This record gives sequence, C-alpha cells and structure tokens, in this order.
Amino acid sequence: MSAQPLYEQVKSYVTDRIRSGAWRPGARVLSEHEFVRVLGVSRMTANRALRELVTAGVLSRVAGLGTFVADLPAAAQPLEIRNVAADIRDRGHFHRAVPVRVEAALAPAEVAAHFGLGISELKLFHSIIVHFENERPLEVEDRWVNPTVAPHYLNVDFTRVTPHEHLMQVAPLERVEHVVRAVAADADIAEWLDMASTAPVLLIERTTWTQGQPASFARLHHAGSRFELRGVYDV
Amino acid sequence: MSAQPLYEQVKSYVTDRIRSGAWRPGARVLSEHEFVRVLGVSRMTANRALRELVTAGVLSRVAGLGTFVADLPAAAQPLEIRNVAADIRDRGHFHRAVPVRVEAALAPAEVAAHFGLGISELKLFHSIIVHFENERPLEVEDRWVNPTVAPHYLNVDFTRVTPHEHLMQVAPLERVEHVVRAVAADADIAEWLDMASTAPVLLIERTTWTQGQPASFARLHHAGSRFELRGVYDV
DNA sequence: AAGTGGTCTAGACCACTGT
DNA sequence: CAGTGGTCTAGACCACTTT
Repeated sequence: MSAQPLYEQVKSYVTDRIRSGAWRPGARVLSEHEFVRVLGVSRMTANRALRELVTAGVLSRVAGLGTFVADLPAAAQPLEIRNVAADIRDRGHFHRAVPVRVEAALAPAEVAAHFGLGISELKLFHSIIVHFENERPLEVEDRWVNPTVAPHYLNVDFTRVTPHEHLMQVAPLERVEHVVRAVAADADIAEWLDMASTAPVLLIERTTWTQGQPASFARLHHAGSRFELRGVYDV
Repeated sequence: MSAQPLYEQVKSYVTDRIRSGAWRPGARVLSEHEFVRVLGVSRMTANRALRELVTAGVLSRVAGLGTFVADLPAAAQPLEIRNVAADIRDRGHFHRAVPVRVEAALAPAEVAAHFGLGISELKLFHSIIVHFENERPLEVEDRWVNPTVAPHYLNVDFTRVTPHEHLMQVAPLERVEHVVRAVAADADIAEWLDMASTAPVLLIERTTWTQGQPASFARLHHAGSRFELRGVYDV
C-alpha cells in the first residue's frame, strides 16, 4: 500500500474531490491546519501538496483568506516546443541536417528589430539549415545569431551539431520567446520542404536572450502536412 | 534588504552561476548539505529551491548521486493555449459569438474515433460558432460534445456563454489534449473567416475528458494572418 | 482576536549511489 | 562506508484577512 508519497496522496485527495464535482470552481478547500487535523499529515506536507496544485493551476490561494478551486483550470494549458533533431530521434527515425547557407550578412530590418538594432549596420551570423526525417524535409531553420555571443558560429559543423546545441554550449540562455503562426510557403521554403508553393506552413519564431542581450532569432518553417505540436494537460 | 524569500535567493544563486557560465550544462552543483553549510540556510529551504529549479527544467537530480545543470534546459518550453473569448477581452477588444449551427447529429468517423466509438451509431451534440474580434471573424469553433456529460448543451445561449464555459460548469475536466497544425482552409471555413479559400489556417484540435469519459472534441480554426500563439520562458 | 497562507528551521528516517 | 536526494515532522514567526 501507499507506494505514493504523502504529499501526492494529499494532491489526489484534492483533485478527486474536484473531479467528482464535490468541490466546484471558486469553492474554498480545507485550510492547511484542517488538512493536518483531517488527514493527520504535517502542515509542511499539506503545504507542499497545495503549493504544487497552485503551480499546476488547479488551485489559487490568498494569504489570510484561504485556498480555492481555480475558476478556470483550463484557462492556460501548456504546449511544448522541443528540439526537432531530438524529436526525430525520439520517434526512432533518422535525422539529417543539411546546411544551405552559413555566412555573415547584414540583417534585414525586421530581423534587426529583434536584436534591438535600429538601422542594421551590424553584420550578424546567418544560417539556413534543412532538417530531414528519414530523407523527407521536415523543417527549414532560418537563424540569425549575435556574433558577440557565439563568435565561432561560422566554423561549426552543422551536419553534426545543431545551432541550438552550439549556442547552449557557448552561452546558457536566460529567456526564450516563441510565436507560432500558420503562413503560406514562399518559393524558397516550398522548394526546400518539397511542397507546393503557397501551401500551409507552421512557422515558429524563436528569440533567445543570454546575459541580457539578444542571442539568436530563428524562423522554423514546418511542412503543414507533416508536422504538429502536441500537448497533454492532466487535472 | 532581502525582500526576496530565502529559497528565491538560493535559486538566484544557482541561476546566476549558470548564466555566468561558471556552472556548465552537465556540471554538478552543490549538494543540499553543502548549501546548508555555504549559505547558512536550512536543508528544507535548499531543497525547495532545487526542487523548483528541477520543475523549471534548469536542473536535474539523481538520488544518491547529486544535482546537475540540465543538459538541455531549453528542450521543452511551454506555450499557452487560452480561451479566445477571454483573450479578445484581455486585448481590450469587443468579442461576439455567432452560433452557425447547434444540433444533435451523427458524428463522422474521425470524430467518433475521438470519443472511442467504433461505428458512430450514437448521436452527439454538435455546434459551430464563429468568434469575432471587433467584428472581424477570428476563430471558427467546430465542437462535438458528449450528451452524457452536458445533457442541456443544446439549450445554452452561446451568444452569452462559450461552450467551454458551459462545459466547465457542468463538469470539471480532468484531462486536455491539444494538437496544433497548419492546414489549408476549406470552402466553409474560408467563408466564415472571410478569407481566401486554401489560405493558411492555424488549427488547434482540443480533446477533453471528464470523469473518465471523453467530454468534447473541438476543432478551432484561426485565420493565419490574424492569429498567433505566444509563449515566453524565463531562465 | 482568530484564522489564513508564506516561510523557515533543526532535526529525522529512508533508499539509493559511489568507493 | 559516507554521501546523496526524497520525504516527513513539529514546532516557529510573520503579514495579512476577516470577524
């Protein structure tokens, strides 16, 4: 019996009551001291259980008032964005990266804006890499990199190391922003992804910061018919 | 001084060293007892700080071995999926929902599959609702609902209550799954979203479960040019 | 004044890893 | 064996809320 730690049992006690409808959104749940009395656990154990349910968005707390079932437990559910190369390997498939372009270049205005450069008089490193899953193109990675952060970027062998891995090595990142959109493929992307021009593309724009400065801005283009993001959210 | 709780200071102590490069991915960090000696905090405080950094994906731990800087802190970053109506109102814009169809109907095979029905001999509730942001169509919500879970679904006034809100009221959900894809608009969707046919659409498929049974399957179609998902991930 | 959550401590026992 | 994380306890003080 009770293979589960106590605080997990407390969490189940709460979520079971929420699922059964006994505790409705907005309703007050037991206080920490009441859990101590009712379940015979220490207050720290009850505290940990409740705190983790708050993090999960199941409960909300107000000091001096009480703990409540969150009004909209489903308001914000996480979806995970991962590394394509790792994803492909996790599926048991063969991953190959083909660098199409690796250069230093003047960034176009909309890219320079991501680096906080007014007028782009600064050269950035630029790479375009096509990622294949079992010899089918899955992602076109169009990336601009801050030379200050990764001075040796142009010398990396991108058939063996992904840009992401290299950047992680030279500078741990402190902030990542993602924007996901559906767009129509332009001519280049369509060719690299081996699909019809104007066909739907799932575009992930990813900006990273390191030590207070923008490190990298990447546009990840995925063939709409061969790519999806998945997320599961429990309780 | 020290407006920050102790455990937050311990977390900063760790993340500062990771950001500065002093502690590289894969490196071992101090043990809990060492934090007690070096920083003068209790072991529970160090434990909480480290545990939260593990949850955040910054560290990884192996009992009996030690605590390490995660190899790929950026491997999986969360993106949030929220409620369209709430999103529109949060932007300070006007939201209007127009029910196009509310009925009981036989579910097509691919929908029935989501409900675990082999051959669809069961009638499900079906609604199609167009959500407008400032009188521009933003989302077409095509939803199938399990009548057992929400028996009064057909009587709800969907100009005032969103299907999601109604479902949350009648049965707290226990599991949500999302799949995000880029697809081409079909004729109906294109008309409802007031865009060209075959234009790119960001499609979110959302399945929910309640009390062990599938509650709802929704296809949320968004005009690619007017919709995006955003996510920020710190440290 | 009584209750609430927020935090913190100084112990404790356990299962597990390494040498 | 000593060291590690995983868990748990029984106290404590605080700022805050409501009555």
